[in-house]
Amino acid sequence: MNIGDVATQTGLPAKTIRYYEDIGLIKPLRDENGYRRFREQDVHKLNFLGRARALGFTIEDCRTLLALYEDETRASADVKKVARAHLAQIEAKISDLNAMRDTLGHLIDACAGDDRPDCPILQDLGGKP
Amino acid sequence: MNIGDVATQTGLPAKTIRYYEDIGLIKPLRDENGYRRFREQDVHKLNFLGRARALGFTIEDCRTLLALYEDETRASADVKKVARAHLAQIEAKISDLNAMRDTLGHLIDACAGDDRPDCPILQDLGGKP
DNA sequence: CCTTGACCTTCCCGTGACTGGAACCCCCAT
DNA sequence: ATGGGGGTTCCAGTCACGGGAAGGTCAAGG
Repeated sequence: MNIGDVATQTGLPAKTIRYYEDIGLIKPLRDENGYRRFREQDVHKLNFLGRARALGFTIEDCRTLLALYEDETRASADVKKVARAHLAQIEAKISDLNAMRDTLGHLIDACAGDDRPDCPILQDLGGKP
Repeated sequence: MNIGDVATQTGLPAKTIRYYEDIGLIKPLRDENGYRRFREQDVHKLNFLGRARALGFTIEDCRTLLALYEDETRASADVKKVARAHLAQIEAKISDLNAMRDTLGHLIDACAGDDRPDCPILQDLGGKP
């Protein structure tokens, strides 16, 4: 399989697939003409990576998870640890964003949104006291 | 005031302040020795920027908001529009993150986290069916 | 007077995870 | 032979800074 087919199958852009090879996540073979040739295992790995990335894992986490995935002697505790650390990051970010949403929501509600210049949003940003 | 004092007062790193000058958000004066000299208005702008950034506005949004802030003839509707667009982005991101948190949370709950290799997290990433 | 140390300056590189584009090669159909 | 649709590499840009080098400036202490 060439990169275009793999891109279609996995839903990943060809650029991304090349990037994943660059950083050593996958190692497709090469045809005589220099084209990448992907085996089933490569496609499988790429699907794995796509799902892990969709869950927000960093590339380095993906590298770790992939290594665990291929290690038959892994302990599930190691996987869980990575996942829990990532979950904590997600929750931290959610809580940051919730705070922003609340503040911004209140300011927006308080703003008339008409053609006059008075604006509680700008007043707040300007340090209103 | 020199940059260090301004950094202390505003809570922004000196690097960030220089960056904001680079991209034209502020225009401090210069002393004969080449040092930046910050007026009250510069400090005020920096505080404005710090608060806007803390609410997650992009630098370009900040530029727009600052321009509106300084425009006495603005319409609050323009401010509200920028804020609402940003709020929508925040809410979209929150909803993405919530989805990730839910999925990841379920997987983590299902994972024994012991020294055995069986792991629902990896099974899911591997395309478990 | 000299030195020390805390400032300040500019400049360049690196971050994460790609994306866009240029310049070029390869293969098949018309 | 030509056109189009693959593929390849490499370079630059994204966003909002942060780290660090190399060097100028200033006030205080020996």
